[in-house]
Amino acid sequence: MRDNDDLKSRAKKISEILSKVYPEATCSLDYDKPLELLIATMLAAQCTDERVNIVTWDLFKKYTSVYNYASANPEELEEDIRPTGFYRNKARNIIGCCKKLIKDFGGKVPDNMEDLLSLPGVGRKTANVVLGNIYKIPGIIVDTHCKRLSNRIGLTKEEDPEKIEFDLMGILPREKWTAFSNSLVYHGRAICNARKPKCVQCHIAQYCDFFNNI
DNA sequence: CTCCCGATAT
DNA sequence: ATATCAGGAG
Repeated sequence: MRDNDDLKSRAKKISEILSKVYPEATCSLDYDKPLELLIATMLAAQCTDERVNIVTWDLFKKYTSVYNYASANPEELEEDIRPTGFYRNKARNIIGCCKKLIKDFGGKVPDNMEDLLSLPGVGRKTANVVLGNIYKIPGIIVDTHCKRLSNRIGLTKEEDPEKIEFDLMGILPREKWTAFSNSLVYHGRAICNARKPKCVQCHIAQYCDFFNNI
């Protein structure tokens, strides 16, 4: 059984290594304003960032404001975002989200967790992406990579994303949260992928329960 | 726990 | 042909 100080020192070492291996690690969604990151992240639910970027390249030229999305024809928006999957839910959520942004938030993307979570289609992952990247408010972004890697590395035993989020917050200094989340995504894509992790090439294999228990 | 869905790896 | 990728809502 590992105690909390042991977890913290391991987390610190892993975080240091990953920040050196992926110094450029940042959100890989394409955007140049808050609304675009919010929409892109909503589309990224169960979809790779790469595919989202293909769709948003055209989408962001066609819909340039909350008003465009709020008054969009649902069927047309569905077609515009179709390749990202779950397109009916996502189109409905985007329209509902932008209507609420206009109605309750002056058309601006909220800068706090509670308001972001009140938006349809926005959960903690999406909220933390927006908070971290737009408002520089640290948060652990628990996507599928964060979940898989933090379990493999042994930083948490939890499966529930919210519990993982709070577990990691408890063992990493606040100023590392966003960068650490982003580096996990990079490492998850490049080395520690779901199907066949390349443990031989892994810089943190020495700290990894998954690798050491194979 | 179930539903939502297209794309790619195997 | 099928398994897996990748979050949120009810």
